[in-house]
Amino acid sequence: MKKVILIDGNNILFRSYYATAYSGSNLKNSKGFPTNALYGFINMLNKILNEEKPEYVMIAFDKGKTFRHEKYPDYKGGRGATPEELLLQFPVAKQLTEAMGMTYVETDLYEADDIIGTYAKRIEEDDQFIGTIISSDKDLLQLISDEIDVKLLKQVGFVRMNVASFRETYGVDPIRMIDLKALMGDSSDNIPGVKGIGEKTAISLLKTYDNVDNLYDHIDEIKGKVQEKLILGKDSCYMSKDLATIYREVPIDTDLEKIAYRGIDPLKYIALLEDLEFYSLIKKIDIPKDLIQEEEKKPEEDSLSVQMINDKKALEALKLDEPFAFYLEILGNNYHRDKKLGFGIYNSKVQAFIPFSVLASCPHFFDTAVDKYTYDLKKILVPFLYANYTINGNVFDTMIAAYLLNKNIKDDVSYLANQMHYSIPFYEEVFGTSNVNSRLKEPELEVVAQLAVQKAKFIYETHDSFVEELKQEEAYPLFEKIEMPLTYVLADMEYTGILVDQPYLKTMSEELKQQMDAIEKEIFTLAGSEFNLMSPKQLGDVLFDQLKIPYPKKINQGQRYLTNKEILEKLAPSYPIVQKVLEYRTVSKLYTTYAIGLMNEIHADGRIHTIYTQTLTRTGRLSSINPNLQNIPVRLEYGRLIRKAFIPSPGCFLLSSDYSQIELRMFAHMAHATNLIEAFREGKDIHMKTAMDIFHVREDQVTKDMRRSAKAVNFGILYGISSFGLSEDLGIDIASAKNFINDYLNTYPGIREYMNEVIEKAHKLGYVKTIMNRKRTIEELHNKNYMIRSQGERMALNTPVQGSAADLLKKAMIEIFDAFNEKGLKSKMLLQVHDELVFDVVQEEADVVKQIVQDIMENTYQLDVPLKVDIETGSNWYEAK
DNA sequence: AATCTCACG
DNA sequence: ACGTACGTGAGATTA
Repeated sequence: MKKVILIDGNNILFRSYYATAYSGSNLKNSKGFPTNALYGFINMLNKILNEEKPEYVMIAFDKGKTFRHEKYPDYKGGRGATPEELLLQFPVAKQLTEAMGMTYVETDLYEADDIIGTYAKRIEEDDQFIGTIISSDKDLLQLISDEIDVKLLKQVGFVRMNVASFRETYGVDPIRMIDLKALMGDSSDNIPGVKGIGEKTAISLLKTYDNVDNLYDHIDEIKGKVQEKLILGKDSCYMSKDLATIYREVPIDTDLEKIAYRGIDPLKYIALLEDLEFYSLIKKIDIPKDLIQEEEKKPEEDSLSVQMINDKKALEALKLDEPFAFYLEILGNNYHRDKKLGFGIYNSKVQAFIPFSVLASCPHFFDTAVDKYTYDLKKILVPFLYANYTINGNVFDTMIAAYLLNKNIKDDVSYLANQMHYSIPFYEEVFGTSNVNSRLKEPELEVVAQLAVQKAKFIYETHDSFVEELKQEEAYPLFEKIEMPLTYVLADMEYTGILVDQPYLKTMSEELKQQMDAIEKEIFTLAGSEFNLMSPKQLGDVLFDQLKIPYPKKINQGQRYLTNKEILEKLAPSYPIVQKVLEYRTVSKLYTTYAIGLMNEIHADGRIHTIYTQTLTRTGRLSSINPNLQNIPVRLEYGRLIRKAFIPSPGCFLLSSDYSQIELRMFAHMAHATNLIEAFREGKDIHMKTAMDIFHVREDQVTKDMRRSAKAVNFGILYGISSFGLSEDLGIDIASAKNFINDYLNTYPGIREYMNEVIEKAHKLGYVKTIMNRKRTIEELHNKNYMIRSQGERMALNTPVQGSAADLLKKAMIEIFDAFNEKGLKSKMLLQVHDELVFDVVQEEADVVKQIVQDIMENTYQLDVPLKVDIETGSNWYEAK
């Protein structure tokens, strides 16, 4: 039997378009041609080829108007016009299918569905073939037969439907899909069906009468309202049936040999991918050996003549007396420990490479007043602190500029450069990837030099345009006064690191391990079998299949059981084993991620040196990696004990200062919410005050529950509240949640108007801004999918709040850093956790540090509400919190 | 490499 | 009728 794959090309392309529109990435190539749908389209086709290994493939496309439109002008009127950006991608998609060795079919007057139906019929008539249809459109399920199955694409994965599984799901034969639609309609295709008949009724009717004709023949057997509706909707029913029926006699040549899969045409395929700038996909192609030579001569950047600086003499002879770009190449992504290779230097006069170690002979080489440009300055500053090299003059960081301009950036400069007409090899191409099996490879120094200088050249040549764009966007002050100075602060914090009590972590990890073993044993006894507790799949099987614990949520078709906290907590009171699983999860999280995880990150100096990512979040917050020190447990006492491992340097104590309710204060300020501002000015417990206001009670009448609800609403406001979200959070029904929100908005006038304004403006402009003019573009706002658009609106509401708070904290950090330096203090800022700063404070400096920190944090930026900072101290982070 | 789960603000 | 809170990172399993 030969296998034929029939693909709904329109469907795949549509899905890909909306899938990437969701991620907010507005993929275009450097010429501005949209490519987002094509990226997903290619991946999907490759996946299909891999999974199905077909001998024959046909991809069907729609072509303009169809006979259905002529017969029923309203058909598919429910769908909006296809976006221009997607339309443009169709012709390329067709070229791609050919280049990939597949055949596409389209014809006037008929839809992709009909073409597929016609081919399916052809396959059924010939017992040498079997077929699989691929689409996410359930309409096609009517084509299922003994010879044809359907791979129904889902948001995640797929479900394969054949005659048996269709019957199991719907209780009727696949061909009855048509009758089903005739009765229940399909809003997405504008098929009316019979008014008042839904899925349930339709299925039960068909179970008795099999099809619509037979149903109307026995119409007098049916009782009551349903009969009435059926009689009234008879015409609509038959029209719907007509609309829902896929036409299987399309006049096209269905010779299957003509759709034989031919394998890719590498040259054509690569040419198309290069045009689209899908370089990552090019790398994945298995190219026959004899073609590799051809492929190698892709347009690389001309090789530069690089001067190699090998010793002190050569370095001293190198004159950098006008602005230059420099880029430090490191073997790995952790500049604390990985090998620093050297600097590529570029300006109109110099193209040179300085090995990092050569700089030791002249540690102040960069200590000049000349302007310097680089990409990822912090990656230079931190190694300089370790090596005692110095640097001076204005430094421009292209990575930060690109970040503020909402460019698509990565660690690797090449990623940005290749989007801007440059062609510089990706980091991976030169150094490989590091994982458990393989380490990075260190190429010849000449290769590194060539690469680093090319990067420097890119940085040099694009500097002016980045400056100009920053100014145009009015983001230059944010760049110059906040982000660039902050880089130096962060570098210092990372270099300083925080001291960790390793023996404490060791003891803790041993205790945790013992507990894990004990709990695991108990669980195995309760379960009556042994399995991998960390596998959600196996756990789900054991709990819900073997032990037959009723699954508390409806299970998504084709998906497996979720075993997350929310679900397990529902079951824990009734099932001791579930309780134990939850305990195991808690303990093992502490063990692996924190106790063991943190121990592995302790450097030779006994300290942990995290890396703050300054250019990652969409809101302007920092993030922390290797390890993440912004998610150390605190909410539960048990996990909080981890914080005892973070200790001060000798002669010091830890000081933690955190803002109280900074985001809510920021919101009150931005929304000009007078009552809320007043509440903050009174300085009371804000959630308590909110509870008093929305429930109209005195302070002594506020119950725990009332305060909890008020707190949830306050948080909800920050996230772009929805009644559903609030109801989930509070465990109440949506109607009550809606009431809460209404009461809240009535209590604090101005907020409703503010939120509407923000959303309206965001829609108009496509972006939102923070108090310091940080801009976030939100593609989702223009999405026609309600869910995605709403998500965009919530981002639009949340980002100014979260982002402005982040701006403010950054400003405070810079001022504190400067104040410490100015006063010559030895105390150090160590950590930033979004609204909290942690310091290593020298005993003698206790008072002055406390005062500086509090004063700066509370006054760095004037809001209409006071800012409040809580300061605590201790001999570890547990105590200082 | 993607998914699930869970830690934080 | 949709199927949702905003922003992160890490570890283990699965594929």
